[in-house]
Amino acid sequence: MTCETPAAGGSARDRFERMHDEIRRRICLLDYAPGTRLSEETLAAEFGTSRTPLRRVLARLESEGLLQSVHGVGTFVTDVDLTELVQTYRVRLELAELIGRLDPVAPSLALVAEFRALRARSKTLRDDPDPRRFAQINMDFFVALMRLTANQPLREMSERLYFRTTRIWLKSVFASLIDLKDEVEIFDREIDGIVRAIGIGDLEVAALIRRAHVSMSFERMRKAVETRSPVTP
Amino acid sequence: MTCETPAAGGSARDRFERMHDEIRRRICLLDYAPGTRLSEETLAAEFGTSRTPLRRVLARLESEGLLQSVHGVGTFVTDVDLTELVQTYRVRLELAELIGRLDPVAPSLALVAEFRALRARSKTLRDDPDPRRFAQINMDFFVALMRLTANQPLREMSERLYFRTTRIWLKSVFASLIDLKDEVEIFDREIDGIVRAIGIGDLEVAALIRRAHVSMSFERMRKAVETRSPVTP
DNA sequence: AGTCCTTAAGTTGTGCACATCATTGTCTAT
DNA sequence: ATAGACAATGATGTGCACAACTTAAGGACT
Repeated sequence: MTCETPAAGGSARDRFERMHDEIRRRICLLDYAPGTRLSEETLAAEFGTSRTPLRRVLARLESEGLLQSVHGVGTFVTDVDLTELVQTYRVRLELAELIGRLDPVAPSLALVAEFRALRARSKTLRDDPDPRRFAQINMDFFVALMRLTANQPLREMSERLYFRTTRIWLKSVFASLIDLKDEVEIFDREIDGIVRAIGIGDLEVAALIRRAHVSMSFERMRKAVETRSPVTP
Repeated sequence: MTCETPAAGGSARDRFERMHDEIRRRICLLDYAPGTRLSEETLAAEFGTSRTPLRRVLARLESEGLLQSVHGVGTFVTDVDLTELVQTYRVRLELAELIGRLDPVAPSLALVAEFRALRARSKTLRDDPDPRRFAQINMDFFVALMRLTANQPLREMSERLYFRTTRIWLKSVFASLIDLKDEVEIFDREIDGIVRAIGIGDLEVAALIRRAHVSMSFERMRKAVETRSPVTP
């Protein structure tokens, strides 16, 4: 927002993080759909650097399961098969519940305000349901939720799994496999419930609400995928 | 074991994995103690390669929290402070229980045999209690436990956290903060219990035994560290 | 004697040229 | 016409030289 040059200032670590977060965002928002080939040279040029630092970013994204590099062929955005999706969601459910039980932190006023702002943003979605904007708000909401626990390892694991699977859900929306207006409505109720739970200081309940919604959201997606195409090629 | 050359044959991915596993093993077995500086040039020479592929390995180990690189200074083996240790163990406990509940797999005869072999190795420890050998057997035991679930994401998360903290436990043993013979005795009983649980096909019980032992092991370490040095510098 | 600046050495980070590998299209022999 | 070999192309992987940076030692000035 503030600076024009994409990846210029700051330390090497800052530049790494900026490139990493940006490419991850593009993958999760389906700017780079599963199967897309990423050009190292092109990306390096775009970020105003050489292949060497960029390759470090791609290697990290590969370790996070978002990319896969094949020698002599290319670097591709990964897809997630049904088995992996099911397994990942099973773990995500358990971790979602742990957010409220392991090292919960009383949310600051700023964080509460942030949740309210997210609620407001989600309401604008009801008038103008845009999948991409929905995904972005969903992502911001997730990041805010992570701040409810002080347990750093738990945060890391949860984020890894979230970024690994959220684009599959978005893909279902884009493919009109699940109804966007329904999802927006349900999402709005989820935020409302969690804001209320946080308001009375019960993070455990907030986490349980979250768990329930992740679970139901997954079930809707699963049914939609299975009725349309039992096996994804 | 089979080949003399450390990192010669195979594809680039194989070489990467070999170097990664070897350096991780050295860190977890305290061949490289926390605070040690690792020389990129020396390591690259040892593995018969250049800095470029080795740096990729070091970057991965840094993302796993085992190393930390500082520009112009060096690459150091990380230590784990008490707060992080407590948080990590809290998550490890929950994940240990999930191993028996999420996607459990009936162990193959080969795996059962492996557990029995581990039991035999643990018994040799009682006659000759060596911390390093203990740590290696403990690591092999952990890897075997992971094969009790088919849930790949759960495996990954569990391994990450295990390798992150196990060297701290070993450090306590080396510092004689906790009694090695006691630990060996308890470890032997843990394997025995888990082998029995697996024998009757109850993986959930096996996981609960594991969880209990991880929890108690942590409590012993925690008390030892707190009585000796309340705050590690 | 003490403080500050300069300089030298050593480390990680970067850029570039080349090696290695997979793919594809073409040419030749049957 | 078709099957197989082969060369050309373009991708990732590797090696090396240099830049950026930190630290520590040494000397000059106060």
